[in-house]
Amino acid sequence: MKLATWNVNSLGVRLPQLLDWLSLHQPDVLVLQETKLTDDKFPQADIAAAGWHSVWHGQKTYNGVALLSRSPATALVKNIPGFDDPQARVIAASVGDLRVIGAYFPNGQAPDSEKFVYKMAWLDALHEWLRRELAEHPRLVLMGDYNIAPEDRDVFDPVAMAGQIHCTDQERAHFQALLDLGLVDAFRLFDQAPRIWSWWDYRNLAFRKNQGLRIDHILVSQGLRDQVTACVVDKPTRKNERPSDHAPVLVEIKG
DNA sequence: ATGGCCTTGGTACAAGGA
Repeated sequence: MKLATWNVNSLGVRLPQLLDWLSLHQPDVLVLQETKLTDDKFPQADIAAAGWHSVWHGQKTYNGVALLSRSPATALVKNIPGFDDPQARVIAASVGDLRVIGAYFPNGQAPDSEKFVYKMAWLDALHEWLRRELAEHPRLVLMGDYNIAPEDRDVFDPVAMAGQIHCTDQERAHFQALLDLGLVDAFRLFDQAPRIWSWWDYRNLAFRKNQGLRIDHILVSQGLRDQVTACVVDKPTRKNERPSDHAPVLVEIKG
């Protein structure tokens, strides 16, 4: 099973790149973030013609998530149950014997902002929900754009970024709290070269200089840990014409 | 360097992203 996550930064703009990517990588499951489409605009027909089922949860202009799968998704959940949220950030479903959660974590803007307060409340709600989901679904994958760089080695300039958004102790404590539930960062199950990122700013020639952050993650439950055979960032896709600022992240799970 | 880019909405430029 090949699963992947990709923040496409507008599916309206990136649909041709998505269809190319599906054809090239043939994932069993792909979750998307920042589709930026209302539900009536979701390109279900194009994706179905390419050979994937899809479920989606969108809104106008901002946010928006989707889950594409080779076999149909069931037991669909949109957003965090019990957390009243006008922002479309979460989609969860069962695909085969896997529980898959795709999430677009809040950015948070700056540690002293109202948006950071929202990010913290959202992370609290996610944590409590995940505790329940894991009890119900031992084979679970949580993947998406976390907007958190878990460690200094996930940041191109950790000195300059110290205490800044994505790198605060509070955000990192929330990431650790997810690990403490029994989730494992699939990327760190393997030897990885240094300076691998999943996002590069459009500005500053950041991609050319490889100045980025690793903020897109795939966490797997303990029940899946021993079946994970690979986890990589698809950097070449960030070089394509008219790219998203994020690269996809992929995981391979045995069986 | 308090920035540089890209996207949306809407048709000028502000807001959001990270």
